[in-house]
Amino acid sequence: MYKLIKQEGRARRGEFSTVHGTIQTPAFMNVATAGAIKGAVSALDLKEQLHARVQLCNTYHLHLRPGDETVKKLGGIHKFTRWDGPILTDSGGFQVFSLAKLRNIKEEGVTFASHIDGRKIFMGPEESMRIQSNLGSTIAMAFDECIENPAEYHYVKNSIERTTRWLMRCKTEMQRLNALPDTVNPHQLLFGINQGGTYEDLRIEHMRRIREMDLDGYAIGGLAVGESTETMYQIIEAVEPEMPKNKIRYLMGVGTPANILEGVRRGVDLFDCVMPTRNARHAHLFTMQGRMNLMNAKYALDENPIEPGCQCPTCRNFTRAYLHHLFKAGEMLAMRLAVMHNLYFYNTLMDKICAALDEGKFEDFYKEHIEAISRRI
RNA sequence: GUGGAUUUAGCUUAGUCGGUUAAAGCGCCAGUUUGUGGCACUGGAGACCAUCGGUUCGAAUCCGAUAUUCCACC
Repeated sequence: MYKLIKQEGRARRGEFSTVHGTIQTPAFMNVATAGAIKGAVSALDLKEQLHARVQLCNTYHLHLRPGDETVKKLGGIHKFTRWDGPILTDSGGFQVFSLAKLRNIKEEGVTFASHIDGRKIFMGPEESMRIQSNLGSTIAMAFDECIENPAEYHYVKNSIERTTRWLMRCKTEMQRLNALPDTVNPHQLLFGINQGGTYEDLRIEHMRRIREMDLDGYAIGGLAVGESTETMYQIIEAVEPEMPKNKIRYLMGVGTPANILEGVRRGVDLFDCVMPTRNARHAHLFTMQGRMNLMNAKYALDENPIEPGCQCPTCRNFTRAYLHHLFKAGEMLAMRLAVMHNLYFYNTLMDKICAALDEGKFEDFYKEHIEAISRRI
């Protein structure tokens, strides 16, 4: 249940309460696709050191390995990964998009080839809900089609109509599953996903359709898939007024620190992105002063921490020079230390945004940091 | 000492019958990464082709000498 605490312009400070705890929003969700943060970071690191509020796992990946039935037998995704806070599971809809070459979309669902062994997988709204129910996540995402960009108008129109029908099936199936006696999490929540490509009228039309279904939250999907950031911001601005004020809003897969500031400013409450983890694995670090590539030769003798003043476990203990060396040498520790810094950075960025909203100074915070935060240093 | 082989980018190598600006991997220097198909992708710099001489319109390529490293034999 979402509670709006304070508003500044369109930016919202809120609380989202779940059976696994209350999420202070705006919040960033830490991506643990297969039940683990890539880069050798555990749920305990997330909880004890990285200021994480929410973990995100993926339905498709966990369905293939170890299997959602297995996770259920082991007591659900919370017990399995040892993360006791809120967990959102992505529906597998995005994999339809990212595995586009191998897919076959029909009204019932999608057939596509496993990325592990190539075997044919079928997933539709009911399958996705059953898997997510077996995982026992806090929040399940609706099974949608993430449309490619660019896409023809008539294709997008047909697709969002199908996504709407799929959403109704998701809701029906989730209600049935939550009522079963052996359900892992009988209070599992369901978020709907807005689609419509880059067509504002289709975005608005679709949002109006799905808000009628009275879901637990609403996501904007299908953005940051190749369109310009300006286009992305325009779509958010067009859709946001159509989103219920008393429900949490989630911008899927976004984004850079600047994208997050811009998103909050446009009324978004929840974000997730692989960028802090993926970029960290390639020595790309984020700071309030800008982003840096630790592989660059200029850091070889630099005894500063990644970000002076940063209280993350990496910055409190190690120098840029040491991390530079670890990356050059291909040491696993380089990834772990870099991922920890980037996640700490993203999570504490959200802490700072929440604090600024609490004080009614978000706009000042935005103006102070929006330029520097995306600069290349 | 004799015979054979070797020498091309920092490293390991490719280079056809002599024919445009000598190619690749690694390394180096940068850039990219947005609901993750985990060590990725893109670009850049870098070579007097061991040296000297010869043949030829033209030589990394053919010939000679010298040097180099390795192998075998005495």
